[in-house]
Amino acid sequence: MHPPMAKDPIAEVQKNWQRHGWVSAAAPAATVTAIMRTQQILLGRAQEILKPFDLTFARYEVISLLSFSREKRMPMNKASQLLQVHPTSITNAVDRLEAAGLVERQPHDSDRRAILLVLTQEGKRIAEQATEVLNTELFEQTGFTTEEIEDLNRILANFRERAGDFTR
Amino acid sequence: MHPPMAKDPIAEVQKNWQRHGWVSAAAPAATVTAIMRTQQILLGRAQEILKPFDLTFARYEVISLLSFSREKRMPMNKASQLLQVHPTSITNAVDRLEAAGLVERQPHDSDRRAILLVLTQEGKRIAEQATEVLNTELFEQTGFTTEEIEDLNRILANFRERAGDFTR
DNA sequence: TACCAACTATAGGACTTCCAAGTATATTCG
DNA sequence: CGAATATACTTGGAAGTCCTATAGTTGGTA
Repeated sequence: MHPPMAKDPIAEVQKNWQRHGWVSAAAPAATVTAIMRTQQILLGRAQEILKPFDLTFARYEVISLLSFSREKRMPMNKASQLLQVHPTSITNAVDRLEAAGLVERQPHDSDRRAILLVLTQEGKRIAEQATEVLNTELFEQTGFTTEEIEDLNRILANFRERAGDFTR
Repeated sequence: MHPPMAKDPIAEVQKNWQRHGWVSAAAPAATVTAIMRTQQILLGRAQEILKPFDLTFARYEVISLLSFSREKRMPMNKASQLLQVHPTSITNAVDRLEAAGLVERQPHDSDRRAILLVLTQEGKRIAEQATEVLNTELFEQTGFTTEEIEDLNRILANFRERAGDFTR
């Protein structure tokens, strides 16, 4: 979108913060900005890779989740919890996945409020293919070293736990 | 949005990946997911804090950038580059900031294609207040340790450099 | 048993992001 | 100099996120 800049803009922001005397906030402010930017870059790469499958990352996450589940099916509220997004985001994604024939909505046996998401054959195929390509073109080439990945996974898991994502 | 879960859902995904034999992709896949989730949590906190100012984080970034600039003004394309977002995102944010009276569009002296963003007095006040609150309520309480912040800043700066954000 | 609180999914709305296309202005170069 | 190319911004559209409110179900309890 933009060519590389001469200086790291986030480092510049950190200097600004320090120059204004907000010493203790400067470094974490840079961290927050860097996390947001990193997410943007990774998401962009994923979307690019998924484009040939007519998938977005949000929709990929849904069919990937289903394809990993034992029964290839799952209630919507469980998908919402596992993917940690708002229930309406699942509704939105499923509307499109259903239109594309990758997923079906089926009634739940015992709870008439709930809806079961079921992966179609086509959905299973696409999920497996997309996972394959994401593995080789994104996850195996993130640009992080093995050590960095370990550090990130440890640090971010602690953060998410403290933020109330899960208990241990 | 959701109560804490019994297990870390991202760690579960990592196990799934390994169970399917994608050993080398498992850990980085967890990293990517963790970064996205962390961004979501931090963004949510920021939006919550900014709500009383009638600001979103995207709009805060624009007025914060202006308020740190020497002249309290800047061409739109420069703001787009520094914030590393698509030009249309700046247009969108500025439309709303202008409607709220925090920013004005002014013609550029020498380039009639360009538009100067100028912070109003009110915009300057709001930017300073919002920064103050974000500092105390978000950046000084991220939940990261000092060491984790150093690690993250180093690791993510390397990543962003390799991704072409800037050169050194 | 009858009621009420909690839960499941959806509709509608606000906001953000990106992309593609279009307009106007600058710049470069034959 | 004038044509071609590049740059700056806007418009319209697709998609995602979250929120609030609502309809239907469920399940505990008075």
